[in-house]
Amino acid sequence: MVTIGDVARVAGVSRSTASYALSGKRAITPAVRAKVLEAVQELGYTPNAGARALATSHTKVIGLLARFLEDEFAPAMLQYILGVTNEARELGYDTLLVSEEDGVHALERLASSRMVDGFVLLNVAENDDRLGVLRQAAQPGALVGLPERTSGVDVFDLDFVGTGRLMVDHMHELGHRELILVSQPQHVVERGGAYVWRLANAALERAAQLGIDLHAYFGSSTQPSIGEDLNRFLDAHPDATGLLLNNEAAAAALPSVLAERGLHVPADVSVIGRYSDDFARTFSLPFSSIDSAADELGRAAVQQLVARIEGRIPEGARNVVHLISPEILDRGSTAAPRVGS
Amino acid sequence: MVTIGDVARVAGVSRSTASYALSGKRAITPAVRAKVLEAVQELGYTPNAGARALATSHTKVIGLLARFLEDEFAPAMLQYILGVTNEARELGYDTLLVSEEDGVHALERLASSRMVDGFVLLNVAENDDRLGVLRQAAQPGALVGLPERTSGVDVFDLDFVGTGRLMVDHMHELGHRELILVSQPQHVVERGGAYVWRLANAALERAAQLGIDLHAYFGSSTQPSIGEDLNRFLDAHPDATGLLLNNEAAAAALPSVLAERGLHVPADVSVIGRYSDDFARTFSLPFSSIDSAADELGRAAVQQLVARIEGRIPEGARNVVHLISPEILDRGSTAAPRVGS
DNA sequence: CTGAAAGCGCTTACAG
DNA sequence: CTGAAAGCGCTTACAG
Repeated sequence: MVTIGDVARVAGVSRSTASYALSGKRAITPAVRAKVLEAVQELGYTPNAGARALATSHTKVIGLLARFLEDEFAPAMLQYILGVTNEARELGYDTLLVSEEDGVHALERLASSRMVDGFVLLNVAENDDRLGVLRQAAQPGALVGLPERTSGVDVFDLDFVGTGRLMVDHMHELGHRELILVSQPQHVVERGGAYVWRLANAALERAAQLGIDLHAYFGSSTQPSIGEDLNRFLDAHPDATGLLLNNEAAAAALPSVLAERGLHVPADVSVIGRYSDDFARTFSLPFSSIDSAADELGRAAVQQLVARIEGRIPEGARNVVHLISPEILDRGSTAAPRVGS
Repeated sequence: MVTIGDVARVAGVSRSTASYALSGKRAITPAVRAKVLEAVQELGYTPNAGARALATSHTKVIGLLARFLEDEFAPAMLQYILGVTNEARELGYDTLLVSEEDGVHALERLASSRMVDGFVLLNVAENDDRLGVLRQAAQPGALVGLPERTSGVDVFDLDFVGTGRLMVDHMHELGHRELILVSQPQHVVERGGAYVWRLANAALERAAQLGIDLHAYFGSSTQPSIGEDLNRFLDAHPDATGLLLNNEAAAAALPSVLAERGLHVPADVSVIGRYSDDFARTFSLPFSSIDSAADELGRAAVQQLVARIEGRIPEGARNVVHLISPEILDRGSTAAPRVGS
């Protein structure tokens, strides 16, 4: 392979001069710099990443730790991943993607071998066992997902409390007084999917304040069971006029379920969901919804992380907890409830 | 950070002895080896990845080059990605995920900086501009997706020709004589999605052999346009009794379209798709389908790549082109056409 | 079976 | 403004 020694020889300068000419870290005579650049062109020189990392203690690589919960909707993770990889690249970093089950072990491995300059953790749980290791690590970390304790890390998430409230407020303003909430499977919650109960609790609390009857359920994440779940919930609450969905599979199954029951949206029932706009368009999820903001969250986490890596954030500065405000994307699936229903 | 020098000092041996004790590349007295391992434990030593890469010319990292086409169904990519990252980890490798637009540039960057030991390319096009660079690179490469020229690379893909034939054969055996094929958007084909026309051409050819009337269309990849497309196709061919879908959005939109037209599956119309089983269950895609085999393909590509990286494949050995045979997963959406229809 | 030393390819104080 | 040299933390022939 071609090294900086080759470049130096061809350019007729020392290796240090070649290095400085390329990094611009000290003044170089224009003519000398031109010769160096010419040699680089001629030889097709690219610095060896391992050697540079060894010399500088910076790898220009970010470790991205994904986390997949059984029964959770995995494909949604891709949008966070792409937000991270694209933003990282724009800032000059590559991304090492780790998907292994044992995230703690992976984190230890990458941190102690100095393979990365920092970490982005996806799908962070309320009491995420990866956080202990992360706080001990020499590299900084940014989270997508809000844990119980946020000290020592920067946190980015959708405001799920605000999301639960917004869903209920929206239905309340239209005049609805009895609602059904379908969350992700209970199993997801048990494994640490805090956003599920955070949204549900906020919705229940707001409903209680407003005098709304809110029936909160967990639903399955796959067909045909989610279809059966939906029918069961609707049977149990024949007077409910609105549905809140925090479950992609429920949003996909609902149109058929409603059609079979002869119900129309929004004339007979109003629906509001929480899922990605991309999925809505690809998978015919025809309901007004609050977007997950996956790309935005992934990018924000990387920006903050890189700022820390590059020392652009003062040592003493407090850690960031940034929650994105929910916004309803109107697809016309909510209206005032039928009079007398 | 703790280095092998620290380990050597604590264990009371030389650095080379410490290194050999850990690598097992030469015989070490059991007692000495025990002292070294103890020191490693005590100090919490992990080799520095950059230093090791510099010394050995092996990074133990695989470069994964994703490729996203406009209008193509991006989330499906995650299943390939996870197949790759999981298999890689099981074989002792980490994965650098690159999603940038300019795949040629990314490939050049990773190859020339020696950041990775080999490459996996996803969604390879008929004449993929990344292949030229890959063939010049010092590192081996494995593809998911079949290009026109396969020399110098190992190739893994679903047999899309076989898939097109199988769809037609299956319908033919049931007695269908007029079919509609809905492919991904034309735009995907133009950007190099060869699998789309490969399946379509094979289906057309087989249909011609069997005397079947096959109407092949491109469909949009999002709602509401794909719903309009489907209605248009069905209007144009009122006597068609079977639908072949190579388009996820079409599979998601079809149930509503058929319901509105008062058509039942499979009594009035038979349907067979090509998409991932995971999506089928999450997104209520209720049709018999041929699975994409994403996980299997990603894993196979990594296995072959690692075998090459580690020199377990003889220099002169021919490159592999491995096509997975399509299999129909029966969801009961096909039957004999209604008599007299 | 073990140690001292060279070398991987960079960057960056240190001298001039 | 430039060069010679040290050092980053490993691995591995070379000697013994």
